[in-house]
Amino acid sequence: MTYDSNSGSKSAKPRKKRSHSVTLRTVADHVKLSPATISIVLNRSPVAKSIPAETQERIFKAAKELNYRPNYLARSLRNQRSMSVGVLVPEVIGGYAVGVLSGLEEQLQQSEYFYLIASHGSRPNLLKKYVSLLQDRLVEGFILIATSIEAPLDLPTVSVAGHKELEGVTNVVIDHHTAIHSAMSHLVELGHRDIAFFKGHPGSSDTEDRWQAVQDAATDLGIVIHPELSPQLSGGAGKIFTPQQGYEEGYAFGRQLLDAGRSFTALMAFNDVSAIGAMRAFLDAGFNIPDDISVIGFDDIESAAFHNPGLTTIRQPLADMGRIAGKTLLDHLSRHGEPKDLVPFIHVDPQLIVRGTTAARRS
Amino acid sequence: MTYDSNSGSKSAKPRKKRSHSVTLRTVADHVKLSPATISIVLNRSPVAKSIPAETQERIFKAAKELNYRPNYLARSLRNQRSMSVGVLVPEVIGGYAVGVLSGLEEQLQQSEYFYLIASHGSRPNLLKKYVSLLQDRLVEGFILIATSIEAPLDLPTVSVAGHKELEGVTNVVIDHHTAIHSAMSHLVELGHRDIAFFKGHPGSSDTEDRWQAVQDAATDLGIVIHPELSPQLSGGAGKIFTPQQGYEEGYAFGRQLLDAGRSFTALMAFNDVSAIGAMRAFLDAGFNIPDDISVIGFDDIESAAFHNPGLTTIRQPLADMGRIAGKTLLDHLSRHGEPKDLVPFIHVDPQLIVRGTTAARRS
DNA sequence: ACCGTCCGTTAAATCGTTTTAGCTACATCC
DNA sequence: GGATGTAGCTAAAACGATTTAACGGACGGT
Repeated sequence: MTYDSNSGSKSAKPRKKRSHSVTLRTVADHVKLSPATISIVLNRSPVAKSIPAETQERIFKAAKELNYRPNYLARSLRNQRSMSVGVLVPEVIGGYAVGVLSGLEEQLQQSEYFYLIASHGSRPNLLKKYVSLLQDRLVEGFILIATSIEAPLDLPTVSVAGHKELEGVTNVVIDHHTAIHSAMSHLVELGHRDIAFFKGHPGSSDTEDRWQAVQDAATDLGIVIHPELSPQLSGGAGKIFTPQQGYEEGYAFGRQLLDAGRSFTALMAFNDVSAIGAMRAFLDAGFNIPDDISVIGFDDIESAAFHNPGLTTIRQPLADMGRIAGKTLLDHLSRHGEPKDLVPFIHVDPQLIVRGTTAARRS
Repeated sequence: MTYDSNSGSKSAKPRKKRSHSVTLRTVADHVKLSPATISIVLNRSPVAKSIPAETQERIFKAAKELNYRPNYLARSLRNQRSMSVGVLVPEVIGGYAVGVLSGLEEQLQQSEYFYLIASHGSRPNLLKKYVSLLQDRLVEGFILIATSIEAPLDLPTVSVAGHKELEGVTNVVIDHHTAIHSAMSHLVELGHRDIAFFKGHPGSSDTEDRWQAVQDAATDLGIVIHPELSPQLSGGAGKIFTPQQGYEEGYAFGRQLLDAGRSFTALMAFNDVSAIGAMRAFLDAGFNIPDDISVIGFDDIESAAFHNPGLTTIRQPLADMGRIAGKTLLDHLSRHGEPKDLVPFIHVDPQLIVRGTTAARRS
């Protein structure tokens, strides 16, 4: 029995089902060249310029015919490039993170990169663990969504709605001042003077900036902020926090506002979810929205428009932010992860979406 | 214990920042053994039984001290195991897929596995491309979410809400008959006889089963289904379909029902999103919910409870389904991906959640 | 004294690429 | 004619782990 390599042997070959036993060597044998040459040609390495076009043709053809697909692991091992990025989110559930994810996803699809997600439930030790695990997987960079870290990771990092300015980390953030100012102007124009606020959770990356913006806008517009009308949401404080709980927290704090003993005609919530929860509390207490109380949310989550009445809110272009984050990271990686030349901030514009939950103050 | 081995050189070493230059060899040198031995011990290979406990101690200690972390790529290349699974979803956005994802995520966190997501926007060629790309990355199995394939992939596969029974694919599905029957009984008990339905999109994996269940329940309960009150949602037919569009489609079809010329007192929608859209249409047309028209959704998406009034719906335990899918796949993989001994179906129980959008038919 | 068996350990092959250094012919130049 | 160059290709060394076959020594049995 002769093994005349790739002879058109008559015997029915058992056509191996091995997903990918066709390696560089296979192709090499097929065209009677060495794996090195194949690799050089297929990768269009500069060295390939000294290889005649005709030979290159042969190689490309053979590769195609044999359906050669480079082994990802081998290649990555050799190149020390995993073609993956790590994404850290508080949780995969609902709202914010998912909006950003979808933009990110769209952006990465254009590239050769895949992403690995890990959700840390806002627990620092879990976060640390996942950073480490992802680094073990040799991710080339990180995208952080609503996740704050204390020290820069030693990989290129782009953070969406992260709150600290860290050496070598790009933050994609909305301009809270613009956002809040436009919303509060809207309320003031409608005649509201007694406005309640929900402050964000202590751990949330946007909380501080947003609250500062509220204070600035208030001074600017001549509005007085009453502490008893400005409760701070707890956000589960490091525990896993589902949107469901977010609604419920909004409800509880809405109820609390009614009991606060100081009247108000408008609420600016920290996010849509808490706004919707609070609205529910107001409705249950017999108030009419927007006639008795106007409500403004923040985020413009998918269902906001379909509430009854439609929620006036500040839209964060979440998907855009995801896209920008992805693009920024990929650009950086393709520029060969040069030093920490990442710009510290990228601002995106919020937009006030006026729907049915805001109306003129009743006399 | 002497430190002579790794040169107690006087010069201050520049302490390399190399993320992981500490390899098996490093550890081996440190304890003056060979990499082979280290590997055997660290992996608790059976061969290790002939290595004295004391030596093993030394090795473990050294590994810990040096903070040795096995190189994922090298290990995977050698073992031909990537410790990753591929997840295919129509899109990362909103509702269904994300609910399942969060359960899946939770399950995989327990394991050493990570997952790679690809969203195919219901386009068959994109789907094919991603299957192929993920296979190149040597994923060990697939999770499909609301994604139907024609032929079994040649990797263990668990499908959530996939519609076909395929050799070697486990389908995690809810029991549509139970679900629909309980919902329709609810309506019938409230006195409704003229019920409108939204049929799912042609491409959707649940559409057929669900519609069959509706027909069965109708016969069982003595209800007549009127074709003019049973439009089929389009679902974007292969284009990317956002929840936003889902609401709008619900609105349009709700409007259409009102114009159909046949009166009805209840609507059973295909999902919450279309239910909410339709409700909006009914409200806009001056109808009261639930007094004039009762509405039942399907899924129990996060915001369902917080609509006004709260949406009566059938809860799909999405997160559970994700968990189950993950567990099933991991179990299978750990059983060493034996032949196609995957069970074809796993049923999970739906639950009717009665809220404010259903009420007794008015006289 | 010889054979077989454990014990403790390791050399070396392997996984599939990429890359560097270099080899063979042949042409060119002084 | 010898030095130099170039075109076309390849051998071999990485990358870092796992695994198999085997080795030297001790020990027990006949």
